[in-house]
Amino acid sequence: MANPKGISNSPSSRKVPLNRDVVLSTALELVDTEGLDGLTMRRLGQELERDPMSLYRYAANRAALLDGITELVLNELAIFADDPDWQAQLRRIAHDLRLLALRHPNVVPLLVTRPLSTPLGLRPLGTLRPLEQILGLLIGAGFSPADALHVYRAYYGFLYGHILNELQEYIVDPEENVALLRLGLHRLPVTEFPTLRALGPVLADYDGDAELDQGLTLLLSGLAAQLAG
Amino acid sequence: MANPKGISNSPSSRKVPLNRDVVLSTALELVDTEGLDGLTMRRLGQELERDPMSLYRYAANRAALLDGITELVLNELAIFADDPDWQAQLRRIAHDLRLLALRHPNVVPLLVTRPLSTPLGLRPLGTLRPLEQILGLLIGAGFSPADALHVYRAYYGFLYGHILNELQEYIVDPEENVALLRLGLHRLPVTEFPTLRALGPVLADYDGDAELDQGLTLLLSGLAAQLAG
DNA sequence: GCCTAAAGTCTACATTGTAGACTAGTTGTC
DNA sequence: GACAACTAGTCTACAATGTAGACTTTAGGC
Repeated sequence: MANPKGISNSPSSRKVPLNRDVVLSTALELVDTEGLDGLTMRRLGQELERDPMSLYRYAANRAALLDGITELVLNELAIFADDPDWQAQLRRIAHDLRLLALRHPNVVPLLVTRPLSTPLGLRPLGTLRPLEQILGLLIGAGFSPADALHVYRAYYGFLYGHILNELQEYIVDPEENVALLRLGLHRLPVTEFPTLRALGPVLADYDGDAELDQGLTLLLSGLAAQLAG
Repeated sequence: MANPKGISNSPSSRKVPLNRDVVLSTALELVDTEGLDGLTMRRLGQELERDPMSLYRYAANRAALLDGITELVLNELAIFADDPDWQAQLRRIAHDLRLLALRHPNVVPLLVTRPLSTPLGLRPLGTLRPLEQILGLLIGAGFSPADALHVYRAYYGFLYGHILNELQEYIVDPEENVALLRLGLHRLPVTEFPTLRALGPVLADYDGDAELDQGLTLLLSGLAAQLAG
């Protein structure tokens, strides 16, 4: 938010030269602060002090821009494909991705949704890199390719599921969280939602990190055993 | 006058009387056949032979319409909360939901995405019912409320993750599937994506049902053990 | 027949993505 | 220096969308 209203630009700080990365990062900022709907071509153009049309030099259209954003975010994820301890590595990646998702909650719908409309082979390379690297990691650790794929699927499925789950209960201000939760639950018909209503307090304190970790332990050891036998 | 004016013998079919269910089901059909973007107020109005504006009697706005669709779809899911065999029940539900997702692939983004923008307590009741019922099932099977929530989260997280995973690789025509896959993989830079490219054939025959089932076995038995100890 | 409420329609408008033609600035070539 | 070729950016314009607000039509009850 270096330039909230647009006018604060001194003549010396001439317009930033544009390139794909600048465009995408600004777009990401915009999505982070104003949500997905806040990202319009016009708004982004204004943020960059350009005509909206100039953006089309750096992304074919809005959809491509969204793809670019997901790529950008996934690039923040570091994967060390040569780590011999695959379990530890997968565990670390999972926690990293979780934090990434919490840092960019508005991007998560993109992460989850964009691949649904693009066949695997045609996705932005940046989004395929984690897949490639994790497969490499697993195969490097001794798994057969087919087993590696199997492990990957179980792992990534679980991971994305957890993130979605957690984000559904996530609200920025923890105070407001409890309040909103109570308010919401109170609204539910008692006769039809007794359990849910009773669980209010338990719902309120949710340790996503711990829950993820437990799930991982269960999944990874299970997978290891399954594949050993 | 045997037909005062209501039915001014419009060319083809006389208008169906409107109500929320008709509107929502037609909307769902539209989403199924033409995708999410195909669902516009004007298009839906046309489908129902009404002015688009009349739809606002049955859904406050487009977002509410989407919520209604997710509710409609989730209503197709039967849950027997009094089944003493919780594992079998969860397993069956999972397979049912998977089939549901495959039957309405275009709705899956809604299923996953809508809850992210609505705090739990304010969601359409229909979308909370599965949660309530599964919690009931688990508590009925002897779990403490907190443990039930824990199990539910692991379970639903995994389930949604799997569905997303599978749908990412799902393409209607299996012939085209293989073709597109090959085509796409071939496009990938060899140096950067050796593993992925090599896995082409293995990727192509993916048995989502089996994979889901294995994952469930692992997860459920793991959870049972974890909670017993 | 009149009255009321519900159902449906018409018009109008602000916002959006983006096509297409154009301009200004930079660079390389002779 | 003249000029061509690019590259970056702008301007105008348009079709599509969601939806507000005022209106008209229909159905039932009295």
